[in-house]
Amino acid sequence: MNKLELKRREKLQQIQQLGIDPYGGRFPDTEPAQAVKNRYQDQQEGQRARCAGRIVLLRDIGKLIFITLRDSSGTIQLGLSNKLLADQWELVKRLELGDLVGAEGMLGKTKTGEITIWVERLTLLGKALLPPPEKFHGLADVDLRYRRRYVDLWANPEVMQRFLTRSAMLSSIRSFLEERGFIEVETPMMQTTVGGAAARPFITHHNTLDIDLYLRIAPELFLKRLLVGGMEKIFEINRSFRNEGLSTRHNPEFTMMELYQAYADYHDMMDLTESLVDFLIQKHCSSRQLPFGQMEIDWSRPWQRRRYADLLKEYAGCDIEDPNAIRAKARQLGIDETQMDDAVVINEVFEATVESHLVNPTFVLDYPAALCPLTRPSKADPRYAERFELYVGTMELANAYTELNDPDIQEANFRRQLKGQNAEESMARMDEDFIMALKYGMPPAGGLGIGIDRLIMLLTNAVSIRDVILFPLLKPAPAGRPAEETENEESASS
RNA sequence: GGAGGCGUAGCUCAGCAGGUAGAGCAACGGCCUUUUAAGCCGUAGGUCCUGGGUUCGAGUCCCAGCGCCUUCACCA
Repeated sequence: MNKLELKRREKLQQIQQLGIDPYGGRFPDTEPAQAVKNRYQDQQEGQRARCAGRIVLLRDIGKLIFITLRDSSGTIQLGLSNKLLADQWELVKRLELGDLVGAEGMLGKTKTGEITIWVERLTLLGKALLPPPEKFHGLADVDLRYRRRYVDLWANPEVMQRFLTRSAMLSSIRSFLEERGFIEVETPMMQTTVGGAAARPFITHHNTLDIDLYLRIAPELFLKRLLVGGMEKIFEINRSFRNEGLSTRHNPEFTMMELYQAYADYHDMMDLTESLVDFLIQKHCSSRQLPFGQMEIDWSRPWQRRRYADLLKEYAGCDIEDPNAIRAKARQLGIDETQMDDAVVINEVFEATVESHLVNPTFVLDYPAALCPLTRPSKADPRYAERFELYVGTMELANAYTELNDPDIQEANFRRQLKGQNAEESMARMDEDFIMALKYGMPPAGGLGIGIDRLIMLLTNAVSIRDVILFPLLKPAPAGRPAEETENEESASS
């Protein structure tokens, strides 16, 4: 336990000796700090206020103490004078940065015009035993910010703001979809077979049944079963899990919004995606021109719709129907294409040459059918699948299909493995029950998945996915670093 | 896994021509009833990530390891 904590524990004891519970209790009828400031009007008598929050600044002038109190809405100044609080002065003098307090009193302004609650009654609601980070710079150590997000959130208001925006956007997504007749459903996160995406799953074990289960990599195959069941417009805001590397754009658990609409196709999904995102921008962003790291993204509608083959031609310089040219390009890019199917090579070349150019929102459409085992092939040219991916800021943001509803083709696709993709990397994994569901008849449908974390990144200018996930996955804290936590664990278990 | 950067007080950061460690905030003692990152006087605080090496002497140079960030690989 460090020295600063010991000092604070001394104060804790002193406060307890005054007969005060340092951890407070119910403190009803408070008002957000920001609301108090907004409603305050000069020259009106008798205005009172009651707030609760954390002490983030404290200026002790002797018989007068000014406190900046922060709650989730903002900050407000408390004025504590030893005249008004004579009977509580022993407590007041022991307040320190980080403590949680409730306060009630008359509203007024100081000489300098700061709206201030002149406190008549102060309640300690939670003693802070650990010192807060530096008051001006906040918490800057990236590792500590993620590990102790609970500190990051109140020490760095812009962090709080970003997560509030995330919540507001999630809420807007729901209302947008519900207004259009979509209903929200929940499907299993623990699955006996995985499917719907190409990724390695996490494996866990159910003791009573004595079977291994997989954490879902996508909800797709269950949501389509609901189409068979007669639900026509559904969505799931889902946490999915992929046992892959971590990066600024990948967290092993991430949030996706998947939706399905019966009797629609991927063109409907494009329109829906564009409307939904534009709705969010109008509601939550200042402009349709938004910075993202070094980039400037123009979200103005309509968004570009480009064929996969055309982009490949433009940026890789080769014709999608000329396998030799594409293989030559692949070799030039340093890709070992000898053991790969044509479609896999095409995909490798596309990713290496095209993606980094897609800054403004761009629908990439009509993927090689071989890459899309869950997608309906185009009627006009079955070599291509009715699929699009939406790229923004060089990231894949959304993925959508006209869903394949022919059980025989689906079964054949599940059995076909492409060379150059091992079973783990493939979307084609047999799911007998899903085939059975299709045999009962699934309506033609459009399906869409949007990476919510990445969407929030783009709309709040966060270049790392860890900045939009409250508790991103981290290695366990190295032993010895947070000494106080090790001790807490010991005392908690005893 | 490869490459680059970083690791110094509770926090934010200085320190490099190699000579045994500094500031601000926080803390502690004092003064102060209108402060705004309050101010003033004073005090205390360090395994300079860890382990080796070079050197009379290492926070500083070298090697190895650990952790974090970025990037590449991987990953729709």
